[in-house]
Amino acid sequence: MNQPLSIPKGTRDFTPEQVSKRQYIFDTLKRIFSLYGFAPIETPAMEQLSTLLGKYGEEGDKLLFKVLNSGDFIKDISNNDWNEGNSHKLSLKICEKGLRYDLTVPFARYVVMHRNEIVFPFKRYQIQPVWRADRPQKGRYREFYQCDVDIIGTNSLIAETELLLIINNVFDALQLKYITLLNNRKILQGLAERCSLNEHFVAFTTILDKLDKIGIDAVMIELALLPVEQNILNELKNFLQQFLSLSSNSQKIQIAKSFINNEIGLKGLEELDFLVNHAKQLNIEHNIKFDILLARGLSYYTGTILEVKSSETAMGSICGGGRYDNLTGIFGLPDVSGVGMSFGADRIYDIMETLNRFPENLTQPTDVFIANFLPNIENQLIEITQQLRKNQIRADLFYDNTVKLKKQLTIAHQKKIPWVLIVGEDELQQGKYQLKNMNTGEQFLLSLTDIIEKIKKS
RNA sequence: GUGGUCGUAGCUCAGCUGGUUAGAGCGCCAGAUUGUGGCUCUGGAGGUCGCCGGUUCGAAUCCGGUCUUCCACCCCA
Repeated sequence: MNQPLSIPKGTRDFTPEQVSKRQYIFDTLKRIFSLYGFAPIETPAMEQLSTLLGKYGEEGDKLLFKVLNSGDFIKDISNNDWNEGNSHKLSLKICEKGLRYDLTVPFARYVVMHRNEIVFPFKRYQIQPVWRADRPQKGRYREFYQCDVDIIGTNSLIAETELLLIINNVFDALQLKYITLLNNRKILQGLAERCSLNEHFVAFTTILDKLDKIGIDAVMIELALLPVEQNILNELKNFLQQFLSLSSNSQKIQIAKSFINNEIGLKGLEELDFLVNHAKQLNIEHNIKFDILLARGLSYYTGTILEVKSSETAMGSICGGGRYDNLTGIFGLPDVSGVGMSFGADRIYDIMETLNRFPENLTQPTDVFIANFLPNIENQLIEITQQLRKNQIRADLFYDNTVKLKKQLTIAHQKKIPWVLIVGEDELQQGKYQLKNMNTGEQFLLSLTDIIEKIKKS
């Protein structure tokens, strides 16, 4: 009977208390998203595998959860396929669907499918779970929620600016300190071009991204393995050291301009300059840091990229995003530029939990507990309870009248319900009931109208 | 995906190099208090020592596998 039960690796159950805390985060995000003019959509948990494959780079493809075809999926497989022993290739023949890996690619698919009914620029938010077959760690789950905001159908950098404002609003509301790392894919491309490493863009940026972990010397050693001239590497090293010693965003942009000095790089730096200047005007620049090393793996980004980290804990990024000029192009709708970002609700939850930042009274869903310890008065108790509910008082009627009042009070206490209504024979005769305040222990004999008023006032 | 790590009561953990009936604190239940919770006191229940297998006269303890947790890579929210 006592079989060991379990849930899959990297997934979690949520208790009522956890759910109300998570809901608090979702509600905050929704409120702020709609404040900026975003409307919600939802998409299915599963997408066609063809929609998902190839959008997240080689690594991403490996992390997709595939959904086995229904019916007799074996009959279409040749002996060759079996004997080859290539499980990846085989999986593609028996799986047509996959669980979504993020919300951005499904959104691009949505935009293309609904292009005729969408009014551009289209601003949508979406809060739904995604699945990744990653190896779990703290703050890294196989099922987790993403909370996306995207603006599609505009090149305007005001869109990016508004994203920065949203970040500021959200983390202010949640009372978390944060830092937004800002970069631009064009700057990275310009940097690669400056080093004549256009051909090795991905490798180049991945190595750069490791700098704060392994140090500049180790980065130089790894870069030296690429086909690059040593004197260019030396120049790069000089530039990076100088860059890293600066703290002012404008100064960083200045020296980056003089070092990179090619068309694409300067374009990226101009875009970044625009954002930094606006941030300065909007008084949020102190939370923004130009980080020329920030790469972000997702291959669809083409312009601005950003990543938000908590400045109070060592959790990974809690929000990330950027501009993608041609994501819908893959699905047959070219020339639609979008920019968006994703908040990681689960990581935000973990941080708020360790820093104790949730408001106090989130987990108190019931206002009054109605004790029930006399025979044959349930009709009257149900009637009283309904009256309370009609007045928007959240009321919990106890069902089993054989349970001692003492025990019922313990239950109310454990459920953290602030009021208990005690209805005995004397009270019924008078038409007045005992209302007990569970925090102070005070007790009042009141009519139902007064009870309603008292609970509402508290 | 690679390399490590953890798993003992509802929770947090103890259990020395293998040796009788596996412990503590908190929580839970009952009573002291037959219509009054929290504090106190008294008593009580609760464990296939993650799971499967092996070594041994004997395994929570040693070994192998497996699942899970956490960590470092990788990548990311």
